[in-house]
Amino acid sequence: MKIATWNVNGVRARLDFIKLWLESRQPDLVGFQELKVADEDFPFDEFRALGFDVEIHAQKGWNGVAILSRQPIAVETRGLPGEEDLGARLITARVGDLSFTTVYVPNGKDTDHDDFPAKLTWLASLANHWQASRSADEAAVLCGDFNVVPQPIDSWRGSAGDGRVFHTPEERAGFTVLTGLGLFDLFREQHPDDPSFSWWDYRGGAFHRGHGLRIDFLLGTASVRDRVREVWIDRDFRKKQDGLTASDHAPVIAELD
DNA sequence: ATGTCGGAATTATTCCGA
Repeated sequence: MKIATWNVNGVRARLDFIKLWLESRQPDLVGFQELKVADEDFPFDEFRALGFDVEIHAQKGWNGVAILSRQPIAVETRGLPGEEDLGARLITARVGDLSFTTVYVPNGKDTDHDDFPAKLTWLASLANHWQASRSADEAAVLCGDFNVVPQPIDSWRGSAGDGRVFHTPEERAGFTVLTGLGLFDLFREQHPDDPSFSWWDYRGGAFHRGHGLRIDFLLGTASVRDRVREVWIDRDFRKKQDGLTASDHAPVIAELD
């Protein structure tokens, strides 16, 4: 089966582009972030018409996460417990034999902004919630936009980026707590030395200049990691398609046995 | 050039967040 994560940057503005991607890549199970739509305005029928079950946790204007699946979705949790004030950023469901969670981690804005410590707290809450609700021996995926650059190789700035927002020791430590709970970064497991990115700023021609970051991850427990056949970042879908504007994030896809 | 997007608030223009 093919699983994926993708920050779509507005599900309504991106709808035709997303459909092109679904038709082209034929994923089985997908986490979307940044829906930017109220629950009642989400285009459920558009995805159902393509053969997907779909469940969301959303809010008007920004944030919002969704799960699309060819198999039925049984939602377990909407919202990160205790962190609801920071917006609609987590949804967990059971899909077949898999526990599937997708998250949109707060951006943090800058290291001296009030949102920055809130981001660190949110990450710590996510780790606590994961530890309390999952076991390391189950088949579980935690995917999404983490807004953290785990290592210098994941930034176009390399180690020169260390200390900037997304690249701080505190954010990296928050991410390391998650991987310490038995979650493996599936792309990095498969490609230890690949300096690929998943996000490029719309501004300043960042994509064409190679100014990107790898901040979107498919994390999986050991049993998921052992099923991985291939993982890739779908860079082509960061480009315009049929005149349609892309998200500023590329999808990340894994093929599982 | 902090140079682009998407959405909200408000009525085509400005703001906010990313």
